Order: sequence, then C-alpha cells, then structure tokens
Amino acid sequence: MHEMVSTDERILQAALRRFAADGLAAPLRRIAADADVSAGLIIHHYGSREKLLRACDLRTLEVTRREKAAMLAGGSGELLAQLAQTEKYASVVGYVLRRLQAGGPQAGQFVDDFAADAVEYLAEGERAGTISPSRDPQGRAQVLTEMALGALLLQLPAQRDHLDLAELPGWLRARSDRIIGPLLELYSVPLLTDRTLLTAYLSAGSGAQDRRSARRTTPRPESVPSTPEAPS
Amino acid sequence: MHEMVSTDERILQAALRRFAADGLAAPLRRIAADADVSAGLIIHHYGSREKLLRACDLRTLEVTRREKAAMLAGGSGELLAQLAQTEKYASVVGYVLRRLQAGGPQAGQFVDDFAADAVEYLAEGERAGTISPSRDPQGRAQVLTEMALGALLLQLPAQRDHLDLAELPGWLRARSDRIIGPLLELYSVPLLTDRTLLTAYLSAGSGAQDRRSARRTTPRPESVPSTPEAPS
DNA sequence: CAACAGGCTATACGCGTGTTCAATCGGCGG
DNA sequence: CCGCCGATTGAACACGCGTATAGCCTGTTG
Repeated sequence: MHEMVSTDERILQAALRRFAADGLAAPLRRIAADADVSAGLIIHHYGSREKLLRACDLRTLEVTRREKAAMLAGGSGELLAQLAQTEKYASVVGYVLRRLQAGGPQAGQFVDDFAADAVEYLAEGERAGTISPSRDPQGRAQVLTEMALGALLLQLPAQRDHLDLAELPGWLRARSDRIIGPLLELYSVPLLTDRTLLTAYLSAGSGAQDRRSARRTTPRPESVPSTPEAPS
Repeated sequence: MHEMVSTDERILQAALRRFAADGLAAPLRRIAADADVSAGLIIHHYGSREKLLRACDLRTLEVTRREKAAMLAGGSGELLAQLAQTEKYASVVGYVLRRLQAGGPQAGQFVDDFAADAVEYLAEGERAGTISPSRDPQGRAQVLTEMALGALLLQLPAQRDHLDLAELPGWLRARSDRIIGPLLELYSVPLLTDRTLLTAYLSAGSGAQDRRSARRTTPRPESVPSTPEAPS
C-alpha cells in the first residue's frame, strides 16, 4: 500500500541508515543484509562501494538543501536539530555527522553548504535587529558554523561508536537543553570584558576582507591568558 | 651520542607519528616499517594493537597534562597551537586530533581534560578582569572547549586525509590568523543584540547548576531566527 | 514453446589485516 | 664453554573486506 520502492532506493536507504549508525566504514555485506539483498547486487546497481557513498552524499546534500530552503522560507532556525526531530530524517542527519567525522573534501562541502545558509540566517537576524552586524559576515558565519558543527560532532560519538538513530532526535534535544544556558550567556554578554583586543587587532591593519595582511603583525599580547581560541 | 632509545620507545614514537599522520586505522606493518622492526615485534612488546593504542593514549595524556601544567604556571594561553609550535610535539598534537576524530570514550576523556584546564584558564582571566564572570563556569568552559576543539577538528582534514606533521605547526598558525578576526569580534561584541532571550531563559527557572529543570519550559520564541546553536 | 534478458544469488578470488609460531641471533651467568 | 633467555624475524594462519564471475530463476517476447 504505502510502499513499493525500487530495489535501488531500498539499498540506498539501507546504506544511509547503516552508514549513519556504524560509520562510513560499515561493510558492504552488512548493508546488503539490511536491504535483504546480496552484496553483489549493490555492486551491480552502483558499480562500486565508492559510487554508493557518492550516491549517499548526493542524496543527503539534496535533502538537506531542500529542507534548509523550506526552513529558510519558514523563517525558523535550528537546522540539524530541527531536522532530526522528524524521525524520517534521522538517517540523513546521522549520515551528515558521519561524513563530517570521516573528513575529506566531501566534509568540506557539507560545512561550506551549512556556512552559506548560516550567512543568510544571520543576515536575516541582522535585518530583524536581533543579531548584531558584523564587519565580516562571511567569516563570522563560517566560524559559527564550524564551532556548532564541530562541537556537535565532538561529543556525539562520545557515548559509543554505534549511533542509535531512534535515539538521535531525543539525544539532540537533550543536548540542546544541556548547553543552551552557557551558549545564551556566551552570546549575550561579551566573553572579553573590553574591546581593547579587538580594536588593537583591527588597528593593526587587517581589514575584514583583507586576509593577506593578517600575518604576524599582531604582537600577540602576553598579559591575557586564554584567548578563547585557546581551550584548544 | 644524543640518542640511544630503547626499542619500545622507538616503536611508540613511530606509532604516535604514524597514527597522527594517517589516522588511528594505520596498519601495524606500516608502523613497524617506520620503526625498522618487524610487525611481530610490536605485538611481542605491546601485546596487541589495542594495547599499543592504549599506550599512545597514555603517553599523549601524560605529555599534554605536563605541558599544560607548565603553561598554566607560565600564565600563557593557547594550548594546542602553542604546543604544536614546538616541532617536537607535533606528533602528540596530531594524535590528539586523530583520537578526537575517531571518537569513542577515549575522545571524551581528552575533551574533559582540556575542559578542566579551560576552567582554570577562564577563572584566571576572570580574576585578572579580562574575562567576564559566568554563572556556570564549568558549563561555559565545556562549551568553549568543545567548540574550539570541534571547529579545529572539523576543518583539519578538509585538505586531505594524510596529515603532514611537518606542516602542522604552520597550518595551525595560519588557521589561527585566519579566524582570529571573527573570533575576536564574536567574543567582544555580543552576537545577540539584547539579553531578553537570556533573561527569559534564566527566569524560566533553570539555575545554572540545576539541569534537570531545563526541559521544555522555555516557550521557544518564534520571532528570533537562528539561535546561534542553529548554524548547525 | 523456445529463446532471451535482466534482477539476483552464491561462490570464489585477491588482498590486506592482526596475530601466532617456530626458528635464529646475541649476550650473559654458571 | 655451555646453556639459557629475551629480543627479533620471516613465514604462515585466519579472517573480513570489496569485487568479479558464473549461474539461476522469472517474466517477456517472437
């Protein structure tokens, strides 16, 4: 009644789920078992393992882009978390995280994709007056995106290496509740008590767009412990 | 003259370098070749591959702790970056990143370790008057650490999956220069233009320490796009 | 009805892995 | 000098992987 999907699609969805659950190194045979087919059939349909991964990337990119566009139109933020609320999308969310974890050029594309959308979100907030303007919106969005995604990725598999897709939405929401306090504080009251560092850096001749001049000009003041970059 | 290290140590250092360069999935035989020994000898000395990884974890934890303590005494911030400046420690820095990338419980321990030190750094800055006080220092340090480490990890292997340890220090410094602008701005001028969100959240009954009451009480205002958590 | 085509499976090959084992080497105490 | 014992090695084992191949089973077509 509700589902008579083609075998290709069934394989792709099984791959998406299994990759998300066990990581991108999940064996082909396991995916085959999940999709109730033989391992050879996957090769027959997708050519090779890498091609299958490519297909997963494509599908994921497509879904996230579509869904992000819908959310942008709706005007509400919170991407991955909100996306994962819909249980239907848990696998693609998990796949994104696994892809980020695996690294490589593909991960960069995902990040850039999210960063590009973050630019729009922040600009929208800026127009609405809730987000302070920046002298480098692109850079700010990039940094914010990398921090948000990175932090999420970092404490995601801290529990185990197996990701339970059924628990993922609840886990994301719980995590959101857990960190929203410090996060709100961090973004409401400046971490640094005065702007001397910022003004010093800005007057040192590196405009926002001008990245080439940002080399060793800043004398890197000694008195300040722990530039927030520093916990790393 | 300057070096007559035991074979165990030579193996461990080779493992550290190779794991850092190629990831924790690097084959034992490759490490053996680097250390000019046979693969069997590694097993003979360390028992198994996992034990070798355990030894690497231990060594890394020990070195970072010692060096972090020294830096804390010295009063200067910037941990991993500064550590990596000394070419000698490039391998342990790389190993930390690889361990974080691999995830698992061990990664959590590293993060917690760094977060614990971040608490001290921030407290020191707070006493010096350069860092604003927080109502949840532990939570703030945790979030800052996860963001810093996560962002670093996220765009680290974006170039390739092979990490060139010789280029790592330069790469870290370049990255630092690249993002210091938006970062300084982000931590000097509040991202959110007013504190209504924060006060609303705080008045919703969730004290800093009291995490259990932080469930779905906040009505999650509709007007604000992109809670900074949101770029993810 | 016969032949064909294609989705699909079972099996096998080649490779790389961690680990084991027997054998060899080398120094050191009895 | 003998004998032992740990360090060290190369070959072999067992296993899991991705992939190639040959065949089966079913529906369709001439």
